[in-house]
Amino acid sequence: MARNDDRAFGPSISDVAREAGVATSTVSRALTKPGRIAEPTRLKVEAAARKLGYTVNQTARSLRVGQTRTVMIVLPETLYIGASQTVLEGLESVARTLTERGYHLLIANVSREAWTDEHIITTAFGGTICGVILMATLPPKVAELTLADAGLPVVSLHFDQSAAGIPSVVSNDFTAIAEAVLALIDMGHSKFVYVGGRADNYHEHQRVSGVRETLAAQGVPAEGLEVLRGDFNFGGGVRAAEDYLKAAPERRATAVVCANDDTAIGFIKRVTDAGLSVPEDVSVIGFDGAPVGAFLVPSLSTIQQSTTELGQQAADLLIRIVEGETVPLNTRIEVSCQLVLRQSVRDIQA
Amino acid sequence: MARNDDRAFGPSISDVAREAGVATSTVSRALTKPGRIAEPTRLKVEAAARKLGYTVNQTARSLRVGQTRTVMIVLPETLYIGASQTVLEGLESVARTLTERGYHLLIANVSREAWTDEHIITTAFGGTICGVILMATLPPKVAELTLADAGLPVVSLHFDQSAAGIPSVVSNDFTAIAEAVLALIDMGHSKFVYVGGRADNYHEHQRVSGVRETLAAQGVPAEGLEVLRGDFNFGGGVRAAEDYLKAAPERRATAVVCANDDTAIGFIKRVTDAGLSVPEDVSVIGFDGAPVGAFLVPSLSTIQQSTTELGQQAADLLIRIVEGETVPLNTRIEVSCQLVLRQSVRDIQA
DNA sequence: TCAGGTTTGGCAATCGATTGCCAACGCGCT
DNA sequence: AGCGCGTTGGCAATCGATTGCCAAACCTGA
Repeated sequence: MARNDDRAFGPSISDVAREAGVATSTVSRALTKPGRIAEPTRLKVEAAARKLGYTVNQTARSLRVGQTRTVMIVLPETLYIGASQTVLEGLESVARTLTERGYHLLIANVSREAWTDEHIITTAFGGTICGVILMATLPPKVAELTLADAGLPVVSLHFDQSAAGIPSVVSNDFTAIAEAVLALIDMGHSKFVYVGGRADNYHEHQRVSGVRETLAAQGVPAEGLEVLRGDFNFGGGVRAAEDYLKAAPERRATAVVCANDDTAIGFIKRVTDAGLSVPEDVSVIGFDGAPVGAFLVPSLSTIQQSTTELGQQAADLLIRIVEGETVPLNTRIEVSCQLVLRQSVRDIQA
Repeated sequence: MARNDDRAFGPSISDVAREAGVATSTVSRALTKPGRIAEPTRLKVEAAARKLGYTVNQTARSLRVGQTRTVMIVLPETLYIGASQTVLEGLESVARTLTERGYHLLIANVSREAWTDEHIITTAFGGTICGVILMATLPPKVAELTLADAGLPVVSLHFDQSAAGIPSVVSNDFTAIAEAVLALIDMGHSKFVYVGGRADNYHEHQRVSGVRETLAAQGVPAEGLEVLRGDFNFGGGVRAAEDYLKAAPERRATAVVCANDDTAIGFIKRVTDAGLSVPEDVSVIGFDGAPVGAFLVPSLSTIQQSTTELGQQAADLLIRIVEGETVPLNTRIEVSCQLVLRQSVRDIQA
């Protein structure tokens, strides 16, 4: 039978106290305050607890101490299900770090509709969580209530919101993409296409300006860059490729920088199907470091984010705030990306 | 300042009661027992609650009613970070279903390290959760305690553990892969390679026997199938390809069925780099339906799992058990996969 | 042996919401 | 007017663990 009887949890602290022949307060202290209880008594208590299979009821503890050890994570508007695993890797890394430190991780949402925001907010106010990791730009809000009103520590992951008073852990998008552009210039490229993501996105800003400013700084004239609109997904890359193919072959850019790997993959697919060859006809580079990149044909050059470190730093920062450390609200921790050049780009000077 | 003052949560039920001029019991009932409290009083209470920004303290409620509305999901040991998004898609679907029904979702993931198991077990016994969705084979265990001992409803997702007394929601791996093999036979293939995953894996059993038995049933002699060892990841596909390439070209199989998409991608990469062409020299098919498959060069044939439906069914089943419905422990819900043929396979009869 | 100090462990209040029980109240009917 | 019934809302116990306070027990050294 799939069990669901009404008995409350398991043995309680008073059962253990009775078994060990001491008071409940002694049990509590024996199990949580090292040094407060004499060793022989402590051993007696531990034996009793083990015998009964006692484990502390976290709900009761949380209620009493007015603090939980559960962190809520707010995921992006959409999960961008494609080739990149940044969300999953970030999630895993956050979960792992929190778990190691004795915290739990609650998922708040997988999309952002009105009702999920309501869920997020009531959870935040519900007293079951002690902090929030925000992997989204839009701050959840219901009526006049926002996350900030819940008085919970919040850390932003991936998106820089330090200016808005939320300590943030981010990649160095701007610098990283600049480095990639420089590498392409070194390889002799002078006509670029940048395939962007959604216009209102934080990463989009960083990345497109990284490309723009680097080209300008290197003296590449404005006509040397065409910006096409993508959507951070395969389809966006495909559509951008169709625009790209419209130009006469000799007028086409030789280097295409994409806002992320999914876009790059879609782009490559479409131009390859059209008979072009990557990297012979056009060099393509993505962003994110999707694991599959190394195994594509041709293998994909990319800018690899350290998702694990990002997650770890974010979790660590949040824990520090939760545990009382004073952290400036405009804290901004930047984690470096790594440029990974593979078959999809080539030196055209040779 | 990153806030962390000591005031307990927010306004409590007694604050609302005072504001509204009624007893706490009235507030509680006004907000949760429709019909129990006269309309005028109820409105007064609601107004007071809204004015103070009151939200119920879930911790206190859970303690009192001895039941939470939080489900724990146990993710696989490795997240199989590759091209497939089965874990993320499953997670999304589970989260969505649970959230819609007013439940919360806590994440845990197993690893080889002992402390993760301990975390899972203490959480299960800690009274903060009301059910578990298991996306992993190895049942977490500490000393003599297992998840089952916590007396919590458990549902297995992806892995059939119905024989072990855990209701399960799974894909029809066996039938699906059989269908794929039949399709390949129809295209004229008669020499097969199957690239497996890890030997001890549930899916591996299902899939390899699906291939074996179908070939046997179709009268393909035993020499028509070679089984190579993979590892459910890109590298496993690469290594299998190296074995494959050792044979003289005319003795090589023309159809390669892989245990999952990552394996297929690794395989294709390696044979392509070796100068073979897919599908001209060899047809390859994967399993899972990774979103990137459609955008690969050549696009990847696969057996697409309905991850969304799997997750939904699992969450739904768990909720039913949690809410008291009696469900046989050997319940097994099977969700069909869909064969998707793309460029990576070809008809060799023509 | 005793004063003074330090451990040790118990008592009971507390966290916030829920709920069984009961009293008060209002209504309709005789 | 009086009875009975249904409705409404308050009292207080309860869930399980923590912790301030205090008293008992123990130790030390003179």
